[in-house]
Amino acid sequence: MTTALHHAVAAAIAAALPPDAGLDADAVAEGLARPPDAAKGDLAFPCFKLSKTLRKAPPQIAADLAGALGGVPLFTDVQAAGAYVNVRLDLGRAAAIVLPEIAAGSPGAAPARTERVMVEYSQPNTHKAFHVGHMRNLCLGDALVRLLRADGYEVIAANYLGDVGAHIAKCLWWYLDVLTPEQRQPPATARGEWLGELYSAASNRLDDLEDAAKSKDPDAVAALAAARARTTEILQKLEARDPELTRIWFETRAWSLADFDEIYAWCGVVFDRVFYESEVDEAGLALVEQYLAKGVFVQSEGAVGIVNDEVKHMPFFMLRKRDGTSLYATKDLALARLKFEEHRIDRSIYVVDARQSDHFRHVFLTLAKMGFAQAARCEHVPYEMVELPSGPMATRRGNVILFRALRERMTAHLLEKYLEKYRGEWSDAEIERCAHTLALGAIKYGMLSRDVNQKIVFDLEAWLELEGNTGPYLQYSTARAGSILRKCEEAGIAAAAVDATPEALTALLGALEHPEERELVLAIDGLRPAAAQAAAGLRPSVLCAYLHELAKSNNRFVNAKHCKVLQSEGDVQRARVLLVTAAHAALRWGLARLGMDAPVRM
RNA sequence: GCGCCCGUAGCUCAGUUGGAUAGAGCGUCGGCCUUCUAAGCCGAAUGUCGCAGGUUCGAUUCCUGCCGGGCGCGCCA
Repeated sequence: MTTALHHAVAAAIAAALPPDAGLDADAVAEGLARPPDAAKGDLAFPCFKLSKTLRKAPPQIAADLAGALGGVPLFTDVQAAGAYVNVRLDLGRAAAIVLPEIAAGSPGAAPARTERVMVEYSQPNTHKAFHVGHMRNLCLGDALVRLLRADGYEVIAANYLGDVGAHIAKCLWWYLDVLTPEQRQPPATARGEWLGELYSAASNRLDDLEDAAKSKDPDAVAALAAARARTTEILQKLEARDPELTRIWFETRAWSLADFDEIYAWCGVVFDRVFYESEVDEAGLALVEQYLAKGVFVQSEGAVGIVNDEVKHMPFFMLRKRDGTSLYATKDLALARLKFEEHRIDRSIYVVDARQSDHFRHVFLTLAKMGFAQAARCEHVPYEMVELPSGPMATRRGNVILFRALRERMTAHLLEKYLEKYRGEWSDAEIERCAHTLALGAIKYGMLSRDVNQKIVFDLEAWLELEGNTGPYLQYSTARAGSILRKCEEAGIAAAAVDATPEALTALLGALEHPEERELVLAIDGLRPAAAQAAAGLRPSVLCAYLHELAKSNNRFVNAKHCKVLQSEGDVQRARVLLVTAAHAALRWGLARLGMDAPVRM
């Protein structure tokens, strides 16, 4: 991914290279880098790779090249330094290339693509609580959807709800057998969370009974057997679509779905298609039957599976239990087929934590052996877990922060520490909206800024500090730039016209001269490449790191006493307004790819 | 035991086609609010890049073997 600026620089360098160098402008552009120290120049071209074709030492090539670049208008200075050629850009010309596009709202054109991609993420279980651990997946999947769309793909955002299985049976066991009819009345709000408490209670009770039964306590052994018999009965009735249990299942499931809808709305996440496990379990078993008959799947100890020798440490992949019921894996096969057939997708992405890497390797190998060509374009995006300072999240130990508590504690803290001072000056609605935007930004950036293969320790207190490399820092930087633009508008100060001729724009932007202005122009130029790299690698953290750099450049410019916009005049002022417009747009565009917004003021 | 991931400043982490003196945030110390929001800006200090080999003109980056930590390993999801 190269930018218009890099291409212009590379074209000049390529033209100055000896004909036998064998590098065209695109190849040169790929090699361009930032010098380690801004004092050396704006861009650097390393000459190591030319030493073979030119049969000269890299420093000699660099010296020759620097000499040949004397008359290029885009460069105000060219220096050979060891194997590198460092160029200083004419800031007016560079800014005229970089700023207009992004100031107009888009950081260059996305690649033209025809592929249709599905990103499956979130996948919460109904009848269970939604907590901070689920937020990493949600933030990651949503950011990938946005990044891939920005990178030219047609993307279908898909959710896959776990609405069948043992956890439902445990929850309904508690609901039906343990709760009294009066207790069975759900609260007015957060009914899904309430169901989660029931599930949790049931799960804890079963664990306790299991522990007690190990010590051969006859009462415990009997109680455990009874509880297991009952949950099994519920599960079997559910699978047999028993009318009464199905009605209860449907009613309670709706409570969880209502909670999820509220969570997604608060997070600004929209799904194009929601799959349910309940719509693929039967189809999965039918597939197992079909491919068992074909000899692709085999029987083993009464169960059915497939032998994938490619996975040496665990070749057998079970697809049907001995009792004939389905597994997660069974449903994944039917779900994959549904995705292929219903949406004609070319590429299928699964955002699921890293513990399931082996599982998805098996799923994709199995799909390939079943004859699905799309299996080659199925990708698992693994990520590491979220923990709390007190250790891994465990419902049983009460070591968990539920979504609602997370939201309430963050907004309350933001109001108390930062926003209450605006009470009266701003409307209550704006203060509330601002708290929402900042809390969401803090969570999303926190979940996305770390590489997917790093564990995250979610320390609510630390995340609420909102200092340093955080979402609110980026939002603050954006709000500062926006504030300048607002004041310019109020004062009737206009930016340099982005549709002026390149010559006029170059001349006007030549008024930019300070290091802070130069640094900001160069930083803005990095937006599209950073977004493209994040999309290509399915790694939003790449864009996070870039945006943090951009925000720092923006803050240095805004903070510099000699770069004030309102105190300047004439061409300098018009050039600076365009620069701020572009920086503001770049920050907003980048944040939007992460699913983040910035408040107008904060 | 086998497989995957991690190991870089006191702490948390960037550093992906191998390239200049290894960077950032937090914390510590010291500056900057009569000039566009101090949730900010500037400066200082801090490294056997887990260890040992190998490939290379050049390795934090690639390969091999160790050490330390996390996770996974047929009837859960």
